[in-house]
Amino acid sequence: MASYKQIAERTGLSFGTISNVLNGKGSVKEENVKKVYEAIEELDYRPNYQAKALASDSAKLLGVIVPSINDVRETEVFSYMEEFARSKGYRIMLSTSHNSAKEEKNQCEIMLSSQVDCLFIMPYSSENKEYFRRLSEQMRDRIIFINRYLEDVDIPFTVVDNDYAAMEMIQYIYKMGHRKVTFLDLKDRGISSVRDRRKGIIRWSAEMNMECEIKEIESTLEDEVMIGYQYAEQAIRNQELPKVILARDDAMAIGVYSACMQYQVSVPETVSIVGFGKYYSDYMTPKKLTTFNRDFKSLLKQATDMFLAITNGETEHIQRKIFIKGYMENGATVQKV
Amino acid sequence: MASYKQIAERTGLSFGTISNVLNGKGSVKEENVKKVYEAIEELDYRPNYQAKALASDSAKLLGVIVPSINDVRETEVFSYMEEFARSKGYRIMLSTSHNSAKEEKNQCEIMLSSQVDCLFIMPYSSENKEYFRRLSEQMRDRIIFINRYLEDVDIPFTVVDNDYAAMEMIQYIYKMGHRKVTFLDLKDRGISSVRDRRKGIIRWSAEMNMECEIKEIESTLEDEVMIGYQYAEQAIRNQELPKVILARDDAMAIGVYSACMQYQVSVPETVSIVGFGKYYSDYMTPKKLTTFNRDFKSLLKQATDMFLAITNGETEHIQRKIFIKGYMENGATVQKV
DNA sequence: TTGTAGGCGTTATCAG
DNA sequence: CTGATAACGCCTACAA
Repeated sequence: MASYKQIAERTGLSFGTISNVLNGKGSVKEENVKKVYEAIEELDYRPNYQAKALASDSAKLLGVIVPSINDVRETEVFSYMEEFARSKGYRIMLSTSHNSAKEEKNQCEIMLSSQVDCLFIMPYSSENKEYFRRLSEQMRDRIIFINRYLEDVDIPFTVVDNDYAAMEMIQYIYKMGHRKVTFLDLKDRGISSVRDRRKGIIRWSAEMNMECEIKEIESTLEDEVMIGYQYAEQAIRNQELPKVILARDDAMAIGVYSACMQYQVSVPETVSIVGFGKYYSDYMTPKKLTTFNRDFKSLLKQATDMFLAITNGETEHIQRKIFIKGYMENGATVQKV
Repeated sequence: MASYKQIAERTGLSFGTISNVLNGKGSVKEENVKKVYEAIEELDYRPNYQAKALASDSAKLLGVIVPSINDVRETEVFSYMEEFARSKGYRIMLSTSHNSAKEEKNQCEIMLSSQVDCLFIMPYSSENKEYFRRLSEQMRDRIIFINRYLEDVDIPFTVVDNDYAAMEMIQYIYKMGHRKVTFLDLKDRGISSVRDRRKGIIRWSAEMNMECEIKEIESTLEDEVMIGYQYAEQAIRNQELPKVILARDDAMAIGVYSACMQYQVSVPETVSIVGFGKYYSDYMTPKKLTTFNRDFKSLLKQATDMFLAITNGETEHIQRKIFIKGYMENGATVQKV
């Protein structure tokens, strides 16, 4: 691997000059600039980012940790982050916490040891609360929570405004003429986002004088589509399928929808289904899912904007807790009565 | 940030000893080991991987470049690589070439400058053939092509055996009683994989005495689901929908299927659809797509195995060109006649 | 078992 | 405009 050393030998120039050429700093004689570029070409020189990171203050590295990448949802995070990184000259290190609190901690440590400029993380559970609290003191504002947050931990975050979402959903259902909803959830893992949504659903349906039933599914499956499918299959067999289902997730909603198709239960005539999020739903056939679009893109943008602001030293008046409002996306899976 | 320096100051030990403790090398007095760990704890010390990489020979870093992450397919690559990296103590840098040859080159350079131990890349087009040929000389066996390869470029690869796949598919169609197929393709971008498959389809249908029609779609759309949908919509309106469609891709197949659902064209009675790959198809409702499962997992495993072999210095008898055989996956979208 | 010193590829500072 | 030199944090002989 060629380095400044061989460039220096070849051109007779010093490290300082070479560095200036390569980084477009200071001013260098035209002739020497040329010499350096020639040497680079012939030596197949390539900068060493590790060394650069060590010598300067920033590694130009962003860390991203998500709970898993087994399904479609998280790709949006990468996709967005990747785009952002490219546009700002950062590189991306990626890992997942594999739905495990221990692994989450491991991966955080690895990211920090990698000297990331900022770590964007979708926390998995509240088990690492103490750990994150400690981190927040050590590296103030070098970590940003995405989509989920931990209560009493002073790490900036951007999350969906779940109370608002719940309100929108309930009001939508109400307007469609329904007076009872069933919220389909999984057993709680202590993370805020779904819990907040559920709270909101309960609160707002009370507010609107609607009956609200919570169904907590316990399942060993990972895939929420399958979980939804199995639940619905069971419910259809037992003839206890609710009239209006709000799934915690659009994956789960699609599972429910699939089962209905399979067993010839007509949607929305027999059962209305509302999802949350808009990932799988584009591929759902033949009907479009009625779902709440949480506007994830804008959530991500807020996160990177926050990072930018912090980088620019605007540490003072930075909004550290951001709640994103989304909007109902009209599909064809809710019946007007 | 705490470093060896502060640990040394605190413990009165030297760099060498600290290094030995932290890396479990040499032998260090029990008492001093303890001292070091205490210091680490109190100083919130964390190793600096950049420095480590610089001082040692390996960065313990793997690079992954895929053409895009806008859809489901590529997540499998990450997911697998991530798992592999974790198990072997590597980190992962991820980026996409954004379906652009220029960007592909950029990202490669960035990866190499990041001192990745190995770069796994799904080449986008053949435009960078010259570039890769040059790279192959500079960094022999530090690059591995995944899923696609470039002819006349001496970079090891693992790809799907498309000729075999074509044979399997054609034979399947034949056994189902059909004597004519239509292969749905996009305008060629010069990359090997689909082209090989198409060649195979042509070759094997000739071999089996079947009629074979190639439909080359030209579209500005990115999303193959939509491309397939639009094609089928058009074909349905013009009443020229083929009897048996082999889509280049399962995304496209799903698009076609969606359109059929939308316009009440019965599958497989009116049209049989075969996909390639098995990504979206799990979420397809209500029918499962009949598709060729290319066994992508095993393809990825072969790639990482290759890397491992190279790392272990088994440079001699390494299989550098690997073709993976997949298998037909029975769904419900092909009619038996 | 421990300490010393040179080196990895850069950047940055400060003379010249 | 250019050169010398000290960092950056860690590893690795080699010497003690």
